[in-house]
Amino acid sequence: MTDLDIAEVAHRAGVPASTLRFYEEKGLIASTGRRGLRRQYDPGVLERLALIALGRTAGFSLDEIAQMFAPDGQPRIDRRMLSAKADELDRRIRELGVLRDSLRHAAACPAPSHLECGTFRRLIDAAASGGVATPGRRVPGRR
Amino acid sequence: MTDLDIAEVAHRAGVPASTLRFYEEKGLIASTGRRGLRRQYDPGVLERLALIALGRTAGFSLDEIAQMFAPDGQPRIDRRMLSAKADELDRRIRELGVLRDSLRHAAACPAPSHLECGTFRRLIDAAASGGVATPGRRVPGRR
DNA sequence: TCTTGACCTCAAGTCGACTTGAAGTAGAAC
DNA sequence: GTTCTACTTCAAGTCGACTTGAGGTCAAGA
Repeated sequence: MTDLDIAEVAHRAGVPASTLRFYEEKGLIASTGRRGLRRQYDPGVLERLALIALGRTAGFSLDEIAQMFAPDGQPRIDRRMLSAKADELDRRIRELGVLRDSLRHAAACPAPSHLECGTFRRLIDAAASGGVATPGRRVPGRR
Repeated sequence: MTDLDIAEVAHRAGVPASTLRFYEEKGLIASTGRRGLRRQYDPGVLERLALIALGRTAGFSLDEIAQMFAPDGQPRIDRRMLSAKADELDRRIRELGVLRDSLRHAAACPAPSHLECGTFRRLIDAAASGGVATPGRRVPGRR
């Protein structure tokens, strides 16, 4: 009865309706029915969308996220998977930290050319030898 | 004379030859000539490739990176752009930190269902309200 | 000299997450 | 009863960074 129609969900969740249809097609969310043509959603879908957004920013793909929902719709999140993701994030955070510091240095560095700056060169060398970049999956943007 | 052929560069830089051809087509690198059909490269290309890899992990697109090389091939990196990127990285690092901590909590949380865990719910709410996820550009993987 | 194998070009395909466009429809307002 | 508008479906397009495949060429080794 208190179902929300797709425009309302789109508005509240901050995603376009096309995304909701896409997610439904992928099995990530479900509509409760239609009013005329229009999809109706249980308000709980908002929480689910938040959970999806969360998973996305943690670096899970939509397919992985889909597997995190049990057939009954309840989230069933593998704690080991969460730990693994946390570790992955941790590594990524440290890499990015090094990179950020190096960028800051390069931005402030007085050397006429960056290639003449020792710090910058060390950074390049580190990058060349794989010391900096070994990121995992890409992480989404929010539009 | 000491030029490297494409296979050598590919091996040393750790990227497939197809990537080198692709980068050359994009104007990111240049070959010094051919021996028979095969591209030859100045050893300096390795440094340049490292610089490109560095830029990629910092979140620059290939097009942006291309613009960072002056026509003479010398890097001309805009210090303001570097600062801006550093700031962006900084924000992203903080977001990821929150996320990592939350994941760790969820992994250790004794609540039978994640939805019953206060911390997890707060995280979802934060995600729902945009408090967590506002990542910028995607960052590449290394293969 | 002949074969082999690694390179060459160019076009097309891939991947993930959506978006866009065309053509159709139902409910609501007039 | 007609029109308007926001939805509907389905197929196809987009974006970035490459990869893959087909068909061709050339230098070096046997």
